[in-house]
Amino acid sequence: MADPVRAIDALPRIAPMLAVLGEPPADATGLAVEMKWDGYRSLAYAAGHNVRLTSRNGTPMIEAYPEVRVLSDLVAGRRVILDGEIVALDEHGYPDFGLLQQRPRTAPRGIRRAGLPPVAYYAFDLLHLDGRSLLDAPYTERRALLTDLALPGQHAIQVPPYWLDTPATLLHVAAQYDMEGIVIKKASSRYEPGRRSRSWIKVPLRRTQDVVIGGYTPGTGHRARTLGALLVGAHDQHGALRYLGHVGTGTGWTDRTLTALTTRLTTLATPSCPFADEVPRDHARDALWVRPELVGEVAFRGLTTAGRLRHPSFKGLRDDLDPRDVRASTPH
DNA sequence: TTCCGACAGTGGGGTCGCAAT
DNA sequence: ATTGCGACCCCACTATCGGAA
Repeated sequence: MADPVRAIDALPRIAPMLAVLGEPPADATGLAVEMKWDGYRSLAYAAGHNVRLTSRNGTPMIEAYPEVRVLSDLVAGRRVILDGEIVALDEHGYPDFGLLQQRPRTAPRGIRRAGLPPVAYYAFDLLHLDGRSLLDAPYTERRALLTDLALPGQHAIQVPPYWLDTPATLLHVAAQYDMEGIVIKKASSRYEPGRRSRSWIKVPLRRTQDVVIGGYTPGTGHRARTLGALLVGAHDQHGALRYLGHVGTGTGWTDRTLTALTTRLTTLATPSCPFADEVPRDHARDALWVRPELVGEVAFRGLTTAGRLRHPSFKGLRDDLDPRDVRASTPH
């Protein structure tokens, strides 16, 4: 331990492998499936008494998530590089991204920890063990070595399971438990640092909702002549139009459809905000209001703690629907 | 020739921290 | 003291281009 170079600094720096977005393949042979965890992707380096945690871009994170330091005790002198996800769990043990966002990502002093939601590190891959790179080892071998490490035993470090099963089964379970989705991995594949590889396919679960368009913001750059984002909402049980947030991207959101949409919106211009509740000032500042007569469909990944659409994308107009019938889906 | 992967550029929610107001 | 802005984390998209297949 008295080396001029600490053992942890001798570990190679690795950029995380990324998954492509896609659907489960028709042929499910040779595939492994995992839950998709809703948190911050992070590589964990452990050697001696030192633990280093880095984000997708290599930003140090261990100061913000000191719970992960127990990893050095668990690896017991071995030198490892893990790939995994930092997640915050609710009282039922389910990952909750909203809770994770309540944790500051920079924590120069440890004073503020009291009352913050605890986090756990979910390790799902092993990239390096005691001087041996495992990047070229197949997925199933890396997972077997990860299991052999016998890390669990501390709540802050978990090794979630994987299944050699049809993706459809786990996708069904993920939907039942309102999880983010699943990741499908080729069982024989090597680890490709920094690459978005087809050996990993992420299948997110998304919901759709009909929304009323109540305004829009002007675009910038090559969208300066059209629009930036739509301000959308839906009626609550009392019939009031509730604000749900901005939508500024989506399938079919091309220059051509943007031009057509802008033309229709300008004919509906009105000076007053159509939403019943207070639209945040940041959103309302450069908004142009329209009469709430257009209905669109959005896909999104649940609601944030502030009640707004998370990762919204615009699917298109629904001219067949009456805006007065558009209701907010019941949150669960 | 066609297709894939990487990049840049647009847009979103949320947080933190710094500088201008 | 307030506000605006960029830099991070999480993203969903389109458009483009060069190289791989």
